[in-house]
Amino acid sequence: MDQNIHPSLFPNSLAASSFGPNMMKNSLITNLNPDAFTGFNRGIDQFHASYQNIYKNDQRSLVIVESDQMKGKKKGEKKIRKPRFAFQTRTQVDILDDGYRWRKYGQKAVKNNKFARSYYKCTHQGCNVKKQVQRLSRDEGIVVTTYEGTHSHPVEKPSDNFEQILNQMQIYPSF
DNA sequence: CGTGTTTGACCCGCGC
DNA sequence: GCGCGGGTCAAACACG
Repeated sequence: MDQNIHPSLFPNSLAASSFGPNMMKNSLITNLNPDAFTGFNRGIDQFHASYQNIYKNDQRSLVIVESDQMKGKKKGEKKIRKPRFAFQTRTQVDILDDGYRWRKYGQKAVKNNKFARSYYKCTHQGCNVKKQVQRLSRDEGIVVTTYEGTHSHPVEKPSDNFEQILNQMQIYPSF
C-alpha cells in the first residue's frame, strides 16, 4: 500500500455522517487509492475547501477510502457493500471517541498482524453503521478505524472539545 | 437489571 | 469440495 496523499477526493457530507464530528476534526483527509473510488465518486467534487485548509498541516492521521464493491446476495437479493472509510491515526488508545455509541460484536485475529481487529456496531436503534478498529502490526503506533454506512440519527454524545481529544492522543512530531 | 464485552461457532465468498 | 480469511451471531459473562 503506497501512501500517496490525495487530499482532494472525499465526499465530505458522507464522511461527516459516518465518522462523527470528532473524527473529522482530527484527521488529515487522504485517499490512498484514488482508483478504488470509481462507482462511488459521484458527489466527491463537493469536497469542502475549508477542510483542506484546516487539515492540510495536520499530521496526526489520514484517511483511506475503500472502493465500494458489490457483494453477494442473501436469498437472491443482492446486497451492496457500502463504501468504507478508514482513519489511520497515530495514537496509543484503541478506542477513539467519535461521538457515537458503539457495541462491540466481534473480534478476529488478522493474518500477518499480531493485533486483533475489533468489530463495532452503532447502538442507536435502527442504525446500521459499523466500524472496525485495528492496530497495524507494521507500525504499532497506528490505529486504523474503518467506518461503513451512514448514521440515520444525530450524534448521541455532545462532541468533545478539541483539548479533550488531544489529551487522548499521543502526538508524534513527524509522520 | 440494563448494558456492553468476550469468545467460539458459524456463515459465506473465493481460490485452488 | 475443501480450506482459508473475513465477517457475524449469540450465549455466557462482567459490571455498574
